[in-house]
Amino acid sequence: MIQNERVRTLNRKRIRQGRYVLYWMQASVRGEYNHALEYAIREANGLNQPLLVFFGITETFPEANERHYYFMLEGLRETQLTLRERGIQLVIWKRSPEVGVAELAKDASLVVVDGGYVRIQREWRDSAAERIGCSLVQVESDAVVPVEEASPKEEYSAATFRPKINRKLDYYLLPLEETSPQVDSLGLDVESFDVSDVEEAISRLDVDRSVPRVDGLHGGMQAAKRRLEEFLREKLDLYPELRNDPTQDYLSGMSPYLHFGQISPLYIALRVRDTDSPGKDAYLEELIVRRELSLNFVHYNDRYDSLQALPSWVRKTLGEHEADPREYVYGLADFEGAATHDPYWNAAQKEMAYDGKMHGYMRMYWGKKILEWTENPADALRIALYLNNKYELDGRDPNGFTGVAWCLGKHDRPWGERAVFGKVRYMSSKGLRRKFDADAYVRKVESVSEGQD
DNA sequence: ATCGGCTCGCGCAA
DNA sequence: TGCGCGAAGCCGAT
Repeated sequence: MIQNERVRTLNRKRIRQGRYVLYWMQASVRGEYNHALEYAIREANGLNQPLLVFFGITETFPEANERHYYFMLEGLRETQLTLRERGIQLVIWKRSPEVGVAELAKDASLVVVDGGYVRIQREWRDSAAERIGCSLVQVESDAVVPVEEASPKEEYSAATFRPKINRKLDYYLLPLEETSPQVDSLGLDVESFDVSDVEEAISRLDVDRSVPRVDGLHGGMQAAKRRLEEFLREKLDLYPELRNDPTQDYLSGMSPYLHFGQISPLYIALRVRDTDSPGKDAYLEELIVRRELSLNFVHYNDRYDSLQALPSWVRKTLGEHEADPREYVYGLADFEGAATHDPYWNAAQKEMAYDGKMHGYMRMYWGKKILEWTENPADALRIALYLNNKYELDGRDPNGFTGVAWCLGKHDRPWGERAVFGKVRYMSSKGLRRKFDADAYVRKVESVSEGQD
């Protein structure tokens, strides 16, 4: 089912007589469970034309490095093969996407695009909408509920957002049927950047090599599905009890795959819903309410990476405590080198640097302590976002921006006033020890990071 | 182990 | 206009 609300036009131009329909794959890099792809196939069939799919690689995506590119290329390679089996050609160009799509659109009847939420993706679509001479249609496949359908405005908290999005689930939690292309596009003669050997492909990209790929964690839908099935089979039942224990591995691990569009959130939601596990409500809360609240934040607040995005009570209270003496003050190098006085914080930083992901519970503690141990909240925000975006495989995701903002009070309520934090919620190492064996977490991270050094 | 207070603002009910 | 309640906590009292 492709609900009409998933589809909207981005310019006022017409469908014209071209040689093919073009699908600009921007955020949903997968050959299955992709509403934009299925919509484009149906349009192409209606025009009796082939469907060409385009993906543009830019070597200068802000804050991206080899770790991210490698994971992305693995997914891209698999997608190309999946599409080929469906008779669809995926063309990859080493060019900025909005330029590449405009070039290929010269011979297109219609261009379809999916869509990411962060600033640069939005700018690319705006730019492409002007450059392209035919109709440009966006189809939402990155959210279970399209952002503007879930809510018409920026939400104050999960509490205000939850009932709004939950009301829409019956309408949106429906499977997506596949359509077969009537006209094969494999014969179209278009050059493409070769990703069949990912190792070799990445060597031909001039990208930041300062952060290495994560050993043993591979991109692509097959890897995502294997991980998901293992989670459903072995972990979902205990998810409500163990998800906040970083010494355990009871999280789904879907966020890197979701970030790169390699698995559909709708597909995950349907797989989870169709179990009878006691953990399913807790998981769907995270996947839908919490994840899509982050899309709401980034979509409606274009200052999502700035202190301006925080509610007024937060800015007021942090301002009043800006001159408070800090017990510890660290700079970026101290944080990045995991060289604070706090073994728990250092372990969290190392986990992220080596594994490309930090346990969800530790992400909160990690961010709260950066706020506590920097000169001012502006420095804290800058440092937290820099490290998150550099080391997390799902860095630069709406979830990351929202998670860091939450540490500074976004989507939260005021709590007892104290130094530095003011009324923003505080977290302590004592709290960690109360909830789980924090020293066991440090040992766990050490054993992994020593193995990789 | 468990509870209440901390403190703001949204949104529903009246 | 009043009122209940909230994404992950902390802390002190019982």
